[in-house]
Amino acid sequence: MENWNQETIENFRKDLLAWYDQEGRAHLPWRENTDPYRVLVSELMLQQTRVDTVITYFNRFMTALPTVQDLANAPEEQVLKLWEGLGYYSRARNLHQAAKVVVFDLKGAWPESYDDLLSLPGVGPYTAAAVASIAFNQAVPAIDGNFFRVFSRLLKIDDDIAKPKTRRVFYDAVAPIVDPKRPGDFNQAIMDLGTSYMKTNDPDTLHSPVVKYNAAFRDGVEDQYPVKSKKKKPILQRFQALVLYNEKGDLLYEQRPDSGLLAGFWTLPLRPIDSIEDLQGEQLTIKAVTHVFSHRKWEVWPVKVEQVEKLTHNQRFLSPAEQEAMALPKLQHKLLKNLKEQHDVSK
DNA sequence: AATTCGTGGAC
DNA sequence: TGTCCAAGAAT
Repeated sequence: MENWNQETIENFRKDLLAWYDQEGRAHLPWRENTDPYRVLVSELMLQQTRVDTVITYFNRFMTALPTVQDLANAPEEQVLKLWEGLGYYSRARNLHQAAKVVVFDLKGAWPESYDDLLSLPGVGPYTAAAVASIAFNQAVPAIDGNFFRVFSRLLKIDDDIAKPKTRRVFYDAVAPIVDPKRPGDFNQAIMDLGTSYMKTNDPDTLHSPVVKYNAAFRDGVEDQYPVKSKKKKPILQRFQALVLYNEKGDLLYEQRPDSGLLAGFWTLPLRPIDSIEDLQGEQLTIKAVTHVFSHRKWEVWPVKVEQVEKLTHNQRFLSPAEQEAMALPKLQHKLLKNLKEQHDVSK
């Protein structure tokens, strides 16, 4: 691992921020100002999610709920509807809870330190540092995937970035490098660098504004960084999805448990099966509806049924208007599309 | 510490 | 089609 002296650190800050001021992504909507609410919303949305995907969601969210008071007073259904399709829905519920803490518990007084921000729901080490540095000018490194990638190459840090304890190694190495005068810009400059010249695949390190500080590039081993162990591939699970309309043409839905995958969302009733042989009812499609989550791959077979037992407390018939008004997970949208196509074919 | 939590894009 | 990934947090 490289160890920079004070002069190198100061030169690095200067070169990095000069580039950021010229070529940074100043146009990103959440960089319009440093209102902590805007920063928090953007950071929660950006967790494990691409910038291009977030932009539309962010603008729509801020138009609907422009202040932390608006969010704190909003019904959860509205928050989830605004989040629909973005995934990792606990982020939306945590953001909602965080807004309630700020508005109702803290009377609108934002926590400004890293440690205090860390206590908000949905705010972990990265997000706390991002908000503290961007909105409150605290000099802490916001260690995300970009940060790991950029500094693993610059400093030749060999620790596996998939391991939790590696965060401390990077923190210790880079905390002295963060610019105390412009910590928020420093962190955001690292992100911009990590998605441009120092991106994951096919980087253009030679033309990077900080190429002369890049030890891995200097030694011709850039492709070895960052060190990252691989994750396991999704496990296949099969289900049959019960399709039942009532006399009004409303469709039977079932609410999922309040914890686990797609917690609390409404979908067609899903029943696990071992194989297609186990389908009970009229098979509606030749091909299954498949959906891949981060750790599960679902194969879902829609099956028309004549009735169900007496409706359980978590089952309801929903009209098209009701379905449209509520937040539905991507899987359910795929199932609806599939049903519509079957209907159109049979006509 | 290792798993669990969505989705869409790139290759 | 499969694989990996992209501004992580909670458990």
